[in-house]
Amino acid sequence: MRKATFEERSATLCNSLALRQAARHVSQIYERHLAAEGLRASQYSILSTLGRCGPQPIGALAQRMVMDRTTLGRALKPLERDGLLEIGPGPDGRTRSLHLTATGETKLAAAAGRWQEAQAEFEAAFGTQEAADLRATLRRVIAVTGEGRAGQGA
Amino acid sequence: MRKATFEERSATLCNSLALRQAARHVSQIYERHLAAEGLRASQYSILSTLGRCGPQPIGALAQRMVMDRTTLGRALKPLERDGLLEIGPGPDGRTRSLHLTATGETKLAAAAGRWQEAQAEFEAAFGTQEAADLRATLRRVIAVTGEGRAGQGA
DNA sequence: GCAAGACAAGTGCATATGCACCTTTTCCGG
DNA sequence: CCGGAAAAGGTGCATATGCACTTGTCTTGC
Repeated sequence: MRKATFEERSATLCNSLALRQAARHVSQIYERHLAAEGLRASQYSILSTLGRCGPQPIGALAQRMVMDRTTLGRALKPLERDGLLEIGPGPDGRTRSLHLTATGETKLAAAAGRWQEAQAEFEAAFGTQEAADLRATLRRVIAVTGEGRAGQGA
Repeated sequence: MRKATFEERSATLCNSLALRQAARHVSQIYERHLAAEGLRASQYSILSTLGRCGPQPIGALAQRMVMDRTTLGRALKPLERDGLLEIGPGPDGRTRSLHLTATGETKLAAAAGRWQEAQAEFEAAFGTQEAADLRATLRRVIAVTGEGRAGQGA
């Protein structure tokens, strides 16, 4: 076995820490651009997914967004408060149906431009192809970690 | 230009969202293992870095851990409360010196085993070499996003 | 020795994150 | 029809995250 390089000795060995650090940093770029529309990055992702996939219950959206049901449930509050989406009754007495309001659609359209700015800023620094490769890798990360404990969904 | 594949159309295009999703999922593995020692993943990373790099002020540790100074500052509270580290006065009247207590050292040693379990679980599913490659990629992500707005540090 | 600016840290606010536990509704077997 | 399991959400708690602003301390030029 060869000797460890300086990089290997000094750098983060923890996959979890490395991911969280990178996520924090990259998110800040998106937060900065989206702030112009008064949206957080996570809020944009919720509106965007809801706009793309149409009205659906909370659990379904949470699964689609690969996030915890309760986290999403609470994240909806500010969006509902600001009139961007509504939480109506679902076909079932248990379920609730999420849908964008007209205001939400407008905000989403405006924010999409900001998102593209952020996306462009990151990819200009990191590389467009490299970013696509990274996303593919991250999809695989989610796939392999999801199997072991699919829990609520799948 | 060729047509988009199904994967490309349905998958997350947002680098920020992809990173946060993956970070959440992977962190859960580490949280699950470290819970046996009563530590959160982020707490382990703090103790670990502090143990490896020795006593230092808050700002320095925050920079080293690629996290916000105020986030770290608050994260220290529970660790201090549980007697794992102490926040004493630094050489300077402004700075405060962080250092592990004996209890903290012991806890860190015990938690290290749990961390290895988590690391092994993830790498068994994702691949050891692939994980190393991913960490290298993430280091580059942090490097390129850090330049534009070094702000507090560098 | 002092005032201006730099520097380290703390605080208020708002949101993000997820586990354990609880309530309400269905659904299904008998 | 009833009783229990399953499904969908909600809540309490604890921590994570970071911006703007404040406070206290040092450094430096004069």
